[in-house]
Parts: sequence; C-alpha cells; structure tokens
Amino acid sequence: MSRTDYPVYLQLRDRLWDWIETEQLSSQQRLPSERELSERFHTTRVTIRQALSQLEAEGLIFRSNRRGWYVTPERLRYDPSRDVGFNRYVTEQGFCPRTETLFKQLTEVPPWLSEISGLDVGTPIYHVFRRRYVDERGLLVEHNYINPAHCPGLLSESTDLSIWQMLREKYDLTPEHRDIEIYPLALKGLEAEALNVNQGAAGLYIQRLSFDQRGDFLELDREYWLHDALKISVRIGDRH
Amino acid sequence: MSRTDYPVYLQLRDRLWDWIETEQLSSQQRLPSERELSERFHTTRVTIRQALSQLEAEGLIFRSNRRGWYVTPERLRYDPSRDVGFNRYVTEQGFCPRTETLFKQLTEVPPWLSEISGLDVGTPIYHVFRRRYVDERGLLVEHNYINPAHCPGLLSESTDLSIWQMLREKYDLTPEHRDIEIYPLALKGLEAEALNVNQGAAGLYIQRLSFDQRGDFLELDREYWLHDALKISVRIGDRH
DNA sequence: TCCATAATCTGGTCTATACCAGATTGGAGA
DNA sequence: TCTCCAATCTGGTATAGACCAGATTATGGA
Repeated sequence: MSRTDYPVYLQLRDRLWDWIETEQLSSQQRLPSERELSERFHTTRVTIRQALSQLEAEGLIFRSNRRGWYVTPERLRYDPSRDVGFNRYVTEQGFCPRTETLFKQLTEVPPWLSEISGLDVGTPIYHVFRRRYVDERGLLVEHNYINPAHCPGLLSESTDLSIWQMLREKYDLTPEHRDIEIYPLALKGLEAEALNVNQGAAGLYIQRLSFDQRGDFLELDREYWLHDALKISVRIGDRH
Repeated sequence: MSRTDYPVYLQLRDRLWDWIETEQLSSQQRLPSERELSERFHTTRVTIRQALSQLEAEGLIFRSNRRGWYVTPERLRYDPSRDVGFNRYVTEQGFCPRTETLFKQLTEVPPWLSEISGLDVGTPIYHVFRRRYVDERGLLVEHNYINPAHCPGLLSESTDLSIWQMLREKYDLTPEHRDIEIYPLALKGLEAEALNVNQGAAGLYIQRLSFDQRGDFLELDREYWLHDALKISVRIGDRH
C-alpha cells in the first residue's frame, strides 16, 4: 500500500506486528475480526488472511476455530532429556498446567512399535492418550506406550499427573538410556481434532523411547505440540 | 468432490498423497504445474494450492520459487549435542554436503549477544554466515559468532568446512558446556532470501551457545533450517 | 431466574479471474 | 556453435464475491 516492490500482505504483516507490539496486546487477547481488519487496511479478507498466516507462522498469533485470532502466550521452555514432570516444569515457569486423559487401554503391540521397541507383535502394552493444557490452552497431545511387564496395574492409577514420577516412585523404574527424535510436522487427523486446530496446522513432534539398564523396553512417548507452544532448551555437560 | 462433509482441499491432499506414493515419485522429482493439477482434479488453482500447502506442511513436497513443486528428499538426521561436522554426518548418511560462506567479518559484540555470552558490548567478535546444501538443495543458513580471544586468525582460514573441527585441531578448543535451544519459527528476511524460500516459510531454529571449562564464551551458533529438512535424533545415557 | 432458541458473528471453504515477476526454453542471428 | 533475447511457463499476489458451519450472543418465554 505504501512501500514499493513489497507485497501488500507482507506490509500488512509488519503493520499488524507493530500494532500488536505498540498496543501491547496481552497474551490470549483477541484481534479484530478478519472482516474488520480488511476494511481498516483497505484490502480483502484473502489478503488479510495471508498476513495473519504469516504472523501465525511466526508464532505471534494463533487462531481459535471460528472464534478469532489471539495473541500467542510466551513459549513454554521444555527439556525432553529430563524426567521432570509436565506439571512441575509448567508450574516452575509460572503457568498453570492441566492434563486430561482422553483414553487409556490395554492393547497389543502393533508392528511399527515392535520394530522400535524390540517387543514381539501382539504382546500386551498399555496405551494412554492425554491432552495437556497450559493456562487453559491445549498445547499438546501425547501417546504413551508403556511396557506392562515392568509396571502391572498402572492403568488403574490416575494418569492425570506424571507417568514417570509414578514409574519411579511406585515401580522403581528409571530409564538407562533413551532415544529422542524431534521434527516439525503437520497436525492432522486425531491429533488436530484433539487440539482443536485446523487440519495441517504446524506442529512439532517429539518422540522419546526409553529402555532400562538391561536394554528392556520401558516406554514410548509420542508428543504432538503446537508449533508456537514451546522452546526446547537443553543444557549439556554442566553440573548446575 | 466425492466424500461428503470433507473439504475438497483435504480430499485433494489425500489423493495427491496417494498419487505420489503409488507413482513412487522419486526425491526431487517435479509435480505437474498447479494449472494442470487444477484441471485434472476439476477445481481451481486456489484450492489446489491449499492442498499443496497441506502436503508442504507435512514435509512431503516443497516448492522451488516460480519453478514448481518437488518431492521432498528424506530428512537428514542431526544430533545438535555432538560436535561432528556437517560434512561428516551428511556423508555418513549417504548424501552429498556442500557449504558456501556468504560472508565472514570481524565485528563488535551487539547488546543481544552480550547478554547471552557475557562479553562486553563492543568487544571484537568473528561473525561467519554460511549456507549449507545437501544434494544441492540449500537446507539451512547458519550464523557463527566466535570469540577471537581464543582463536586469533580464524577468519583467514577456510570456513567451508567444519568450524568446530578447526577449533579443536588448530586451537585445541573444546566446549565444556553448552546451551541448546530449538523451536519452530517462520523464515523471513535475510534467511528466507538466502534459502530461496518465500517469506514466512516454516523453519526450525537451532541455537547452540558454547563455553569452555572456565566459563568463557567460545561460540554462538544460530541455525535456520527448512522445516522439512531434518529430524533431530539424540541418544542419551548410552555408551553405544 | 433460567433455559431453549433464534439471530448474529466468526473463521473456513470455494469459485473465477487477473496480472506480475522470476525461471526456463526455444529460436534467430552472429 | 554460441549467445542473446523473446516467448512461454511457473508460481506469487490480489480482487470480489459467495456460502457454510461452528461459536457466541441476544431474546423471549416458562
């Protein structure tokens, strides 16, 4: 609209950015509607949506399905190499955690899990599916696959708190080594629905595969995070 | 178009996915143009682009600016906690690495770097900006900020290979501890241009801050990766 | 006061079209 | 054969609408 040779939607992105910064819109605050913004900036809804998508990709704003656009809260710091429970590190950072168990069941090891765990296909396995909130925003869903050989009766416990804490305190289980994988992906299907985001929304996948000192499979953890929800932060080689 | 209650662009996403899988389109192979696809699937370019964006978010395809859509190569496995050079682990995985030094200069510590490094503002600092390729696709750009107090004359060396290897072998420097940060972001400005992607393209940011045993700042590494280019893979607590 | 319902507001999806700018290609001329 | 330039192809940007479905709000009756 003003600068030359610079697409309108990028100009809008920058103007909206400035506006959010200077107006000091606070976390979780709602933006004006797309129609209102397109009038205010003399453009169409399509173009406004392009600009908003840019800010969404930056992690500055997020959308709540058919409710509007909101300012993204600060990222949660997270160290996947540690066994500190979700509730604890969320609280430590001054946020309010909540966990919902969407389902938990005893099932059988599928082929893909057999391949990475070393368990035989068809062996019993616990499967817990949970959704985690920070300040009432659902940030991730998590599948836990736990070896019942090491922790019989786990499913009758509450799974709304730290599973690892329970494994440690009740069953005296500690992982000897683990493989961690992290990569960006698109949230879709079950995960997108559970997080109430659009199909294909940007996410971050974190997988943790844990074994005990004998090399026995303990647990597989597959986490699907909103892309703007966390900042992985690891300190290496220090006894702080 | 066929199933009910399921948006066209998601149907197209699935059909294109199947098509790519069954046709076994190989890595880096070009898809038909958007216009051709929109005719073939009896829809408009806008809707086809929505479907393509979904596959892009999945990491299945990527776009080359105004050239077309291509099938994404396999993700590179990467362990940011190790000091193995880029060239080495790319080669180990059967790919072909290449590094371009876009610029290198002696400059002064800016405030933001002072804050995290402990160096005073205005202190001399080396700044190297490089672009890294795998099989001739530019996957990341990287800023290195290196403390010249520990490695005088570094800039006169070639920086097209591993900086860490050079620090280790020539200057006998090894990091005693380091802070690593990882989070998804949007590639923009200089980084987007250098990687030849659109403004706001999805990326993954990896930062490594290294100190020696006395707690002196050694180096800061800020990497901007394409979101579909890598899979972070870390093994913890094992002497494999 | 409470609850069911209707009106309204929101983003989500989709069509049809236009023009732009960079990348590629093909052909004419040296 | 080589080089340069024009034509063409590509995705990128933008307009102007339309309708849908879920979420919210207002309303009116019990």
